[in-house]
Amino acid sequence: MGVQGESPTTSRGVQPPPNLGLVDGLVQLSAAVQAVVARVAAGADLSMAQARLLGVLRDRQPSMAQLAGLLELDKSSATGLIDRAERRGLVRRVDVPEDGRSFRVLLTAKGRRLTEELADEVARGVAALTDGLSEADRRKLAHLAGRVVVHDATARGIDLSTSTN
Amino acid sequence: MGVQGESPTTSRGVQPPPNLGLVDGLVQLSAAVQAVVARVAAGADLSMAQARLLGVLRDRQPSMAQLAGLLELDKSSATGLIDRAERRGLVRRVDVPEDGRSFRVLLTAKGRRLTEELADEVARGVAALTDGLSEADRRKLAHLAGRVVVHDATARGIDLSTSTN
DNA sequence: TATTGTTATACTCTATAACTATA
DNA sequence: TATAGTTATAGAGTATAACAATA
Repeated sequence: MGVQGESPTTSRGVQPPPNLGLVDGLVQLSAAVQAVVARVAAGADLSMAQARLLGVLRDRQPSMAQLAGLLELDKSSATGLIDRAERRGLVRRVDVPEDGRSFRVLLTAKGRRLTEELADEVARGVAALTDGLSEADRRKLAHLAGRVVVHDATARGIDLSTSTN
Repeated sequence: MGVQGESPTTSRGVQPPPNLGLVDGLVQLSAAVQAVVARVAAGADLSMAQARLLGVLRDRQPSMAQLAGLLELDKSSATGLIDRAERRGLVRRVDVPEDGRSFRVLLTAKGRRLTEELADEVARGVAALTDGLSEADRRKLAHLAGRVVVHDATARGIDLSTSTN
């Protein structure tokens, strides 16, 4: 819900609207950012799932189980995702000597090139969203977004300082 | 990309970082909002696609073609989506007298109840994201998000005042 | 026995192409 | 002919359950 242009809190008319503009604004802002990512991914003929995978592998070489955790997928879903990415030459499975059952997933050179390209495009696209803001407002928005993200991460017990595991 | 907790612009070290914090902040904020929606949808045993459908139908009774346009799907994809939603008793196809080929899609009573429930939960969840902010900061964030959304909509030629068509 | 990862299976979601019915 | 919608088909993405190999 609220992923298109609709307004999840509109037209309820219950109380003195508490954070009506806030919720709508955040939902629609989120949709706009997602749209940028989706467009960039589609431009490289990638699904959102594959794009997310590349993003996660940008600074990690996780095991399948860790990868599934990072993407919040079942391990069997991760198997399929990696199979398809491997077929496209974007990632590799590399044996880990310590454990004969496990291996690490990492980007190939081709995968890394593509990942950096996409990251650049996403950065440009997202930055372009704020074209209409003054530099001061952009700073303010960055600050507020950062605080929300940190607060949320803390609230759900995620340590942000440990992103490169 | 950037849909998880990663940082699409981190560790490039090219220039005096322009909007590094801004882009990362927005991408991660977007991910947090999407996660709220996804959690709420999953709680009602709905896919994101079905949740988006309900959101779009909240204040519209579009034709299939219009619906496909709103969801940015192929018309055949819309057919399947509506088929499944109809099977679950959430939406109905209603003949339009003026054109024997066409009809309108609308929420059933059950679908509307569920939609309003989900909208409430999403609103609460998204509002909770900003728990850590002062009231003044929440207002500021709402204002900035709104400006970005309007600017983006304008940039891609969308009229925001016509959401209830 | 427990863990790591894959396979088998079944759905949902999506697009392309071909089709039907109506305009 | 053109438009509205469906059907046929194919592939990606996802989950559950059962499995094999290793620890």
